[in-house]
Amino acid sequence: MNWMDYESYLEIYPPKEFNFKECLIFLGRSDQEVLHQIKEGFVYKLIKMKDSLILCKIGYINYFIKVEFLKRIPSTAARKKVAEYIWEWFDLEQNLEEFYQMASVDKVLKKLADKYFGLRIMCIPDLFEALAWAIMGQQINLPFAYTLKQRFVEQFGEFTTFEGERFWSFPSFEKIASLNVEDVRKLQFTTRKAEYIIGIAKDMKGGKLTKELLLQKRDYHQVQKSLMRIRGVGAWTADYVMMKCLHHTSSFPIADVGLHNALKNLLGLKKKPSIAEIKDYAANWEGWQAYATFYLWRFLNDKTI
DNA sequence: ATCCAGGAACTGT
DNA sequence: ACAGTTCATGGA
Repeated sequence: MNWMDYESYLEIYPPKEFNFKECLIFLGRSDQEVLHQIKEGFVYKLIKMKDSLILCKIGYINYFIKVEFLKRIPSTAARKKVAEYIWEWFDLEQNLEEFYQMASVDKVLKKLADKYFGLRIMCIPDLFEALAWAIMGQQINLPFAYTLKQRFVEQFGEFTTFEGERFWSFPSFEKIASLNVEDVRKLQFTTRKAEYIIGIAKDMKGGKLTKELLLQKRDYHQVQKSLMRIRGVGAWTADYVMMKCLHHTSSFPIADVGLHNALKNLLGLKKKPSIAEIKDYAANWEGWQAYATFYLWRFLNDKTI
C-alpha cells in the first residue's frame, strides 16, 4: 500500500494502470445503490470500523486519490484502516500490466481493454457483505436485487446523517446472526435466501468463517471448495466472492448470465453462448478471467454505446 | 400470460 | 457424477 497520512485527509497513490473516472462509472451503475453516493466526481462512503462510522469523501486530484473526512477526524489507527479499505476497494494491489498485454492480442477483450483502460474490479472488501450481496442477487433481476439490498441495509444497517442526507453501512454479521428467518423474509427475501444469509452470519460470528482463513489459502480450487461448503454458496457465488472480495484474478463466474449477455451483445451473436463456447473465447484469459469478466460487465452496462 | 433473471439445494438415477 | 425439479418474486 502506497499512501500518506495528513491527519485531516489522506492521499493514496495508485499504480500506473488506474482510471478513477472509469471506476466511478462502474460505481454509479445503479441509482438504487445505498452504500455510496456519487456527486460531481466524488464518491461519498460511510466506512464502518470496529465501533465507529467514518464518513469519507473520495476524489482524484493530481494523480492520487484524496480521502477527506467529513464529520470528524478518525484516530491514527482508524485512518490507516480507511486507507487499507480504499486500497482494497479499488483493487489497487493488482499489477494490470500482464492483463493488458494479454488483452491487446485477444479478440474479445482488445476493444474493451482499450476503451475502459484503468478500470479496476470494484471490490467488496467486507466478506459478509460480499457473500450476502451475491446471495441476494441469485436468480433474480438486478433491479430487484438492489431493492432487496436497500431494504436489508435500511432495516438492519447503521447510518450517519450529514447535511440532511443519510449515509448507510452494510449490516454486520453480528446483527444478522441474531435474526430469525421471518425477520428477513418480511423484506421479500425467499425463505432460502434468508436462511443462507443468517447461516453465514452465524458461521462468521462463531469464527468458523473468516476472510483471513480464506486468504491464507492461495490455491484457487482450495478456496473455491471451502466457499462451496457453505450452504447457499454454489460455484457462481464462490467465484463472485473470490473475484470481488478475495482478489483472485483467475476466478471466473462462467455461468453468469450478465457475462453471457455481454458476450452475445459484444460479438453480435444470435443467442447466448454455451459454456463450451465461452471456454473457447476465454482460452487466453488464464490468470485474468476475473478482469475479463469485469470488463464485460462494464460493457454490458455501457450507456454510451 | 409466459419467460427469464448476475443460482443453489434437493431428489432420483 | 449427472439431469430434472423446486424454490419464489419482479420485470419485460
